[in-house]
Amino acid sequence: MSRRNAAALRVEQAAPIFAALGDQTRLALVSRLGSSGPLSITRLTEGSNVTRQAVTKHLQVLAGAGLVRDEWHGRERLWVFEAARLAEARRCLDVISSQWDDALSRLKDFVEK
Amino acid sequence: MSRRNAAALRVEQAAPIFAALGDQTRLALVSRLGSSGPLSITRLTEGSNVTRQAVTKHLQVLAGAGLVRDEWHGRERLWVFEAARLAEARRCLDVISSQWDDALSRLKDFVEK
DNA sequence: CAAATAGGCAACCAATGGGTTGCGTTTCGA
DNA sequence: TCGAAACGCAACCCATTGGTTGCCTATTTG
Repeated sequence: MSRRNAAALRVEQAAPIFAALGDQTRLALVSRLGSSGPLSITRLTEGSNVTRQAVTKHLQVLAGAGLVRDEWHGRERLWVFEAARLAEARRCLDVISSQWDDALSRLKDFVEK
Repeated sequence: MSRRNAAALRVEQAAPIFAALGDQTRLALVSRLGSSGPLSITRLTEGSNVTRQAVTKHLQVLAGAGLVRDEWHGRERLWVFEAARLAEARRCLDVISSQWDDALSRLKDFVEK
């Protein structure tokens, strides 16, 4: 397999992460969990203008993408932000950006010659 | 408005960008445009296992998110990667990450005292 | 122990999304 | 000039998604 295709494959792996982040409510949840630390569902529902059930569903989507993790404490279920997973998404964007920079410098070389 | 909510609002602005990136086919298109430079629809359709029309739709979604731009040259329509827009998404992830780092150090301080 | 709190499960609904096929329009080039 | 190439528009289809409501379970706590 060519180098390009290998890189492309790795990049495409990140699609589910972006899909999970690609909803305003979910992105807000992630941001909130990231800045406030672990929170329960009811706490997260306050300040969100949707039902608790909707929040639950969103959290499950985020968990499916590996962006959050849950921890039970008695009757409370705390949701914890997973920084490592977000870092993967960052790396993906970095790869695309640097590919672009390379393409630009190749073009520059080409024009100069 | 509190500082937290202001940051949260800015973060949520990025949701449409992530939504656009949150599809394997589209992410591949972005990556390809980023590494190979501007390409036409038919060129992009080759190597993608969907119809030209499907590719067109995906490109329109990407354009709607500001991640690509189109340029007509005769009967050909070239699609160009928009690095600036991707940079916004990167900044968004950086914000969340640094918020998390802050939260961790606050927790550390708290435990030490 | 009983009430209140935190949450799960399931059914249901309307809207969106990803994909296709069919056909029309513009532009290029032999 | 006329056929082929590149693309647009529109209709259609089915699966997914975001959201709700209703009801049930488990754990606190007064």
